[in-house]
Amino acid sequence: MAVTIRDVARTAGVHVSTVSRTFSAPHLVNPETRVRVLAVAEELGYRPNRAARALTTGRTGNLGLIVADIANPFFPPLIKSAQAHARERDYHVFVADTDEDPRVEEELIRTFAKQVDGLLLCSPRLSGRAIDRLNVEIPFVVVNRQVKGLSTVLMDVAQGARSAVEHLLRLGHRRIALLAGPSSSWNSSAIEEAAASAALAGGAELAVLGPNPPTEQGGELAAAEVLRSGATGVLAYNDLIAIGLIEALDELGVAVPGQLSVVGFDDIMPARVISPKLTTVAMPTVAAGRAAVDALLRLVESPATGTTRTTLDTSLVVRASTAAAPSPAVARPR
Amino acid sequence: MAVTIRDVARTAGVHVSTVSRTFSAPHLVNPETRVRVLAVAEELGYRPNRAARALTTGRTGNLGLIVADIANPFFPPLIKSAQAHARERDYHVFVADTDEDPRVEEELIRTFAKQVDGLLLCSPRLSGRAIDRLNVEIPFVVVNRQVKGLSTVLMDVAQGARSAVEHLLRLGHRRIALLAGPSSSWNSSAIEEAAASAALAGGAELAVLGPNPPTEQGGELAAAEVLRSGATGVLAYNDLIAIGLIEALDELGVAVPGQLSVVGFDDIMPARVISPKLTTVAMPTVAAGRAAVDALLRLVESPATGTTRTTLDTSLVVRASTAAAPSPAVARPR
DNA sequence: TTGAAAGCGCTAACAC
DNA sequence: GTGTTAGCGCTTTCAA
Repeated sequence: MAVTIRDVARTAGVHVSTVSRTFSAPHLVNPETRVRVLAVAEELGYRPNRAARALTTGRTGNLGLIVADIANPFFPPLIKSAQAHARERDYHVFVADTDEDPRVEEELIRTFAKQVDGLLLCSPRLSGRAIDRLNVEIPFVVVNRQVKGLSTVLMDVAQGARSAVEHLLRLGHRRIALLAGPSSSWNSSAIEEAAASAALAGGAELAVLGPNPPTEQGGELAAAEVLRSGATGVLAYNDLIAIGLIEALDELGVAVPGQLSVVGFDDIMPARVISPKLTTVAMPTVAAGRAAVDALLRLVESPATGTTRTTLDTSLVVRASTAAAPSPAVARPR
Repeated sequence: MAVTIRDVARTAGVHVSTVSRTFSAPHLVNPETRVRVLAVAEELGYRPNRAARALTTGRTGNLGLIVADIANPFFPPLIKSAQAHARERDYHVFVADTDEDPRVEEELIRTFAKQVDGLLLCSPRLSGRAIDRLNVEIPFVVVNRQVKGLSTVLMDVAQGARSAVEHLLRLGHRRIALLAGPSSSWNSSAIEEAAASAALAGGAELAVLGPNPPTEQGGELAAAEVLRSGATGVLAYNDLIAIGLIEALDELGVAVPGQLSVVGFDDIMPARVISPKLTTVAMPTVAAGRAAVDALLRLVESPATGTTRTTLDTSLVVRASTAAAPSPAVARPR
């Protein structure tokens, strides 16, 4: 067994409570004693057992971060940003992946509940009711989803969707397809709504296709349907879908952006690398990671303060996957 | 405070130990009592506190997974595979990222030490000595690095490097540059050694360039040096470096594979998507995640059995970033 | 400023 | 088959 507070106390010739105080309330202990205790602790390689500490204090110094899919390049920057920011505040963050499965998500929340002080839920697939129910056990901050009564960090996807649609409109597209994400995704609904109203305002049609799995494969499988829809411009729920679509289109010999313009969401790395480079709505993932940790720590450290809501701006990055609509549409009488 | 074993005991009219047994040794309790206890537990929403349990049993049911960089697409598949496999064995896995910083790595190991039963160290940047020292506190399985005395899971990068070099040799390349990874990377040394001997055997020169950060930027920054080296073929430590290099080369107007052939390592998603599609050595990350969990659980559950070593095969995936060396080299007298 | 002692939620002998 | 009890490593009153 590792070295405990008892070992330190014994060899330093003090009581355990003194050792404890040396670490958790140094100002309450005589400087000389403190120095001696610290020296012994150092020598023995003593490290306070956070789990045991948590048992009495109810505080672990850990945060949990649950994401839908760690393999989606959208998440890692957010995770890293959260970890770095938490570390500055002397917290550690443990990450887990739900595989887009609400049941796994619930189980993870329960497992984390006793081992961390608070939880960051990124793109949760759980129902609002389930979230509320679980929230009594542990503080949450929800990212990428609006849940009333909870602290949330949102990225303004509605604004992003509007910009994307307007961009397509400006290029002369009059029939636009939206490749929706999972039906449990709050962002997907927000995108759909905003895209629909922007299309309407611009006198264009919006065909909503989906739900689609938020993966490359989701995009590949949707290619045929996109073609069938007669759209000249496509807005995809995320870059993974957009990339899968572009690859499938390439197989089918459909030129992007010549015959079909494609816009994604997220601005993940492969989006910059694919050919044609993807026009996409960049998400402020790094800022979101920071904001989420801030909000959570506020909740954890001063529960009295209420919940917070943060909405971060998104911005359209125009690259090479969008171009003027093919002539028939452009030439259409006004 | 959440519901504890005491609450369940009280409302079920039994002693806490009976409740405890209901969960940890059900066969020792009268079926009727068990049913009643379970019912009450369910109703009250009781969940055993794993941290408290760990205090007495020394077992948490959690595993830790530490990676150098969660944002490197190489890791997520390994992480997912480990999580899924651990879940089958009724363990949870918590992930943390070291940002390639050995100090952070050490701190994370210490933090994890008391909260998990064992640790998966993926591509650790710590010295072998430090790893040994920390290992007394908690069982390790090391992935992507050979550490004697410890259980390891290796991917056969030497074989991969050999295949890659031979592939370039067959295409007529006689001057090959190797973009090395971080000097603390065990794999990088292994690749270098294997590539050197394969090049030698094939009568080609190998110029080792680096160390380079294992990132896109690392590749971008190395482009000038690659050009200066006069190499016609490049083997990069990983796909990120290869991709960064290709992008920089594109900026500089150097044709890939026309003027320069590029091979990467890992086979991450963007490698399939970049143009030209990247020739690369595929790493068995999914198998590695499984194997690592198996090895760790063996260590955790029956410490008596010794350590294990697993080496998994890699395979060269030939795509479009490699082609015959430009004519001067090809035409060179034999 | 320090020691003594109770207790956090749970398990594991040991009795009954 | 179930209750009793003594901790696991630590913090936190309360006294001294």
